[in-house]
Amino acid sequence: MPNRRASAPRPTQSSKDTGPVTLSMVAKAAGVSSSTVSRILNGTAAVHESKSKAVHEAIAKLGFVPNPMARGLAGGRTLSIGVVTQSIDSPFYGVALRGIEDELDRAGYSPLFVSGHWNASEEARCIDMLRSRRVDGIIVLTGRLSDAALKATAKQLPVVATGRSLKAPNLFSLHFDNHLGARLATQHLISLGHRRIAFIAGNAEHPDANERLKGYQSALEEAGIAFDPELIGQGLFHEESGLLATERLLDTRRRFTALFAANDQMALGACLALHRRGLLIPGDVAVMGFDDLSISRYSTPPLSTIHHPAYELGQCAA
Amino acid sequence: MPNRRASAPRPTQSSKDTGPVTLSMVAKAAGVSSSTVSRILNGTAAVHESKSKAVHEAIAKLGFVPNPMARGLAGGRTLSIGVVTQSIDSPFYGVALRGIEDELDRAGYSPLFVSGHWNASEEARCIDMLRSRRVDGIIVLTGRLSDAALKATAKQLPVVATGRSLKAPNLFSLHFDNHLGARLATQHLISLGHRRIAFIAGNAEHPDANERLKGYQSALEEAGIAFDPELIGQGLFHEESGLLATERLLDTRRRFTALFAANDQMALGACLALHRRGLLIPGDVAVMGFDDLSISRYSTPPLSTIHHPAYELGQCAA
DNA sequence: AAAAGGTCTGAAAGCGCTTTCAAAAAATTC
DNA sequence: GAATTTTTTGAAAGCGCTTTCAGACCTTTT
Repeated sequence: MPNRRASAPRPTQSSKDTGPVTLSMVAKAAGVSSSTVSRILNGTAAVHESKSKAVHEAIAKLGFVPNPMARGLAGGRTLSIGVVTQSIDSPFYGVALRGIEDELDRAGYSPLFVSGHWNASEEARCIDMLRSRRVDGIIVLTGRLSDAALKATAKQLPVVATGRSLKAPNLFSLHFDNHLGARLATQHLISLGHRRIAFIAGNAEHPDANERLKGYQSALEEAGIAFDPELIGQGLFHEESGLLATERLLDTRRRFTALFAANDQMALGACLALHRRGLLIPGDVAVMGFDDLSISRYSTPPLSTIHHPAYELGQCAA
Repeated sequence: MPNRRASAPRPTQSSKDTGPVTLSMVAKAAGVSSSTVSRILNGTAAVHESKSKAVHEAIAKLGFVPNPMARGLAGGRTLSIGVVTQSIDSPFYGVALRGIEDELDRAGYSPLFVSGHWNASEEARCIDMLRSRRVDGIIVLTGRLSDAALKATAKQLPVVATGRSLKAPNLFSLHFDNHLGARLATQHLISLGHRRIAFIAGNAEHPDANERLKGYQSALEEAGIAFDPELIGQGLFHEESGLLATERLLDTRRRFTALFAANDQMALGACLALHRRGLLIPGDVAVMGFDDLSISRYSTPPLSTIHHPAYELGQCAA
């Protein structure tokens, strides 16, 4: 069998077939060499005006679209950048992803999303995969990968990481001030007169979670309120965990008039738990979340929350 | 400048460098030709046991990972399949995306997500892009693209489309019975004794939206309840639109004791609208949604909803 | 007017892999 | 044991593009 794609001799058929228009066809049509077309495409070298025009016309007429694979193979860039997210369907990362996508699109790049599922080795696998696909750069959304591993990757490719603040050549990191956010949220509750404020923490291994807990503690301290470990519930950043943590908290019979969850998803779970116990929000217990997911604005009652500029973060990363 | 990648002569350095291990290096290490290695990799032809073993060892030792670009270029498959979604951060599609990702991963494929933003021409652009990246297949999640365009694409690539039911060679379509779902939801409300049931429809151009409306009407008809156009609110499938539609409905002073929204997001918006007017759910107005998003289970009170097997749909599509 | 320096341009050599083609080796057959 | 057929195998030709290299064509210098 002849080469699969070469089997149908293209040269004769012309219009309608959007697919396999190659650079050399353009070259022939414009009466120049393929090198020249390539040079025009990439602006690699000066080309005479007249040829340039002819080539552009040929490109338009034939509807030529460069093949990214060939481009990548030939040693150039692939115009694609890898994005390591944790879960493609997380409401929080979703927003960031959209930010990345929009911004990348504007620059003519296309994103390659892969999910690490909060698992360092899986993230490493993802990065290898992205590398093998010759992406031009990688964006890592938080995750569990060690800083060292990230730095190693940065030696070969530009890397942008969120949720960390580390400096290395070729590595940019974007960090949201979780500590401050949590402190503000707590201060807000305190200013409302609350003194007994429960906190639902996120996964202990998650840096963001710890920073938010610290922020909560700082605010209490500043206000001269003693920190009570009994008022801390352990969650895992998702709704179910928020619900369970709240129920456990309620079971301890430790009273609290306000509850601050380390993210909106857990806050939503907490609301449901309170509701089940017949507690009114914010009458009996005030609830605050963190991240400002759009759904939080539509919960009943709307959740107070700290805005996390995920979309902008995504844009910026891109 | 010499070729960017060739500039650092690899042969001498060995271990640590995970990157550029090529097929020919493996061939050399195993003492066979590159064709043989390729054959083993793809199982394209029978190879002698001994060589096969030597090659596998070499692959393991060198940590060789085939370069998908080269593979793609050389005319083979790329082991990647394109997924045209509408909005990367939609809670509903997010779940489907995860289903696709998981399933594809199991088969060794990787997904390439692109967003069409509910715009036919943008979807077309996405498909072109995916084609230029030589994906082995395309999954289109609903969207606005014409069936004809999809069929045309199917001529060149296997296509799986959801939310439509059309038959064509090389085109598989997965359809969820929206009509039935909506009928069931409405019947449920009727069985609860409701007679005046408001409905918040989705975008009129969206096929799913119409089917759900029809399902609602069927159920009413079966129950001998007259259809009242005044009880229909127009939404756009997102929270805000559900909220506005509900407010408009309430403003008409047309009484209703139950409300059925064409999707969960709008139902959530509706809940907030009712809440603002001091109406109790489900005391004053019972609310039903559609899709069974996980957040709906954590709203207060939890939304009654019709389960839409998005994850499974994604898996199946993959 | 000849030599030197620029500016363009095309031919050709890859990038890493698949696939054909035909030769080499091994297994059958008569 | 020679003639066939059947495996296995390697060499070589691409896939579509980038990039080097050197030749062609103009300008500038002495």
